[in-house]
Amino acid sequence: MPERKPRADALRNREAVLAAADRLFAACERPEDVTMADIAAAAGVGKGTLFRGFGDRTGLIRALYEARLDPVRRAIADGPRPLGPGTPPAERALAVLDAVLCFKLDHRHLSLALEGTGSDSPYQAEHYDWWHSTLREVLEQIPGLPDADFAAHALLAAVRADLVDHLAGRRRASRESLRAGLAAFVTRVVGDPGTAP
Amino acid sequence: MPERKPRADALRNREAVLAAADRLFAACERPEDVTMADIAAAAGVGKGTLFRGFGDRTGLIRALYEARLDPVRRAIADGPRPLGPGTPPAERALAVLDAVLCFKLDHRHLSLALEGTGSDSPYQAEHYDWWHSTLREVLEQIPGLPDADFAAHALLAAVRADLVDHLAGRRRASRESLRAGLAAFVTRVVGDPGTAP
DNA sequence: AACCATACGGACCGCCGGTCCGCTTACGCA
DNA sequence: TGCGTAAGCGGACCGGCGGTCCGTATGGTT
Repeated sequence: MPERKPRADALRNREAVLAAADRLFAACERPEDVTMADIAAAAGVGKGTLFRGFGDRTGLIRALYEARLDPVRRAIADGPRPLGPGTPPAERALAVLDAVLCFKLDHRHLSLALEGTGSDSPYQAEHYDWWHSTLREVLEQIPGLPDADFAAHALLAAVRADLVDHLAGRRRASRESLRAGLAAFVTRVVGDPGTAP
Repeated sequence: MPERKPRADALRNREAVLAAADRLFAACERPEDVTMADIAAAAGVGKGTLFRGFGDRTGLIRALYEARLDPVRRAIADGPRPLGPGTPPAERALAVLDAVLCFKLDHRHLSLALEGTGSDSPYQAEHYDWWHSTLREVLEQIPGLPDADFAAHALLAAVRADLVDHLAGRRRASRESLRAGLAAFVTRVVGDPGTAP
């Protein structure tokens, strides 16, 4: 059982790095012009520390992203209505996608950094599988919806970071108009939650 | 009217570069390990020629992509049924998205290269605007479909290159199963083209 | 043939992700 | 509290890439 506990300074540095990266990504215009050296400098550590702690650039971004996203995931896995289980499927699908949209609006640059990593990235991060299968299971409970697997992929694609960024940033769509547009679209697919199932 | 015609060797080289790039992207595993130097070498020209002719990496990929995609665009802009105008909207929306899906299946690596360019890329290439407004206009003719603007974005997102690549490549979905899944999903949104409007 | 604008090509540059290794420091133990 | 040691640190360094530059070659024109 080689479960050695890390040294205190290592832990402190890890937090400092995550905090610095968060700050820099939030402040920058395009995620690729915050470099690893920038993050190291802002955190007051050496570059070696970054790479030892996170492996590579992708690892760092992914760690940061998942840390920030964790509350949402928990709320979906076992939280109260409308996100948690025990919610009627159409309503829950809508709530989940709305939550993802809001998260990406609130963490635009970070999400952009993650999904813009490598070339075919978002789909090979293991967390995507979680989102996909979670949503698929919800959709499967909706009678008459064919091919829940593909539908889950397609609906998740509608809230991808770069699309959200394009609409909210470049095209200046308001948060509420985006949420309304998404809600209308999702409703079209899953049926109206207001109507009795 | 400064419309000077280019030299003959310049034209030959331009074609050689496009052909070489096409070949290399089709053969490679991940688009980012085709370098500009590789393309220049394969085309038998110097790197300077590449950058003079296309500006930068994105410009080259974009030129290649648009050249290959042009037939599809023409067929949509003024072709016969079911792609061209004069097709009932629900049927046409389905046909357009199916055509895009097939194109991306047939040019996986090239599409991946284009959409993986920069970080928030596909939405700032001017050709995206064409696709979006074309599809939006079709959707607007479907009665009862709210927010055609957002719906057009969302439907286009369902056929993004990296998603298609993920499903067809990593997850080994067959061409026909993908087309069926997309058709079912689109039908859910636009209504069944088989039913009278 | 002679002239020149156009285009060629590859040496060169700056930057960035990632590595390496000599030095520092926190921690367990007595 | 002092000591030995391994875990951790950090920044000089590296390889490779996109992009530039400029001396040279070449197709077009008269």
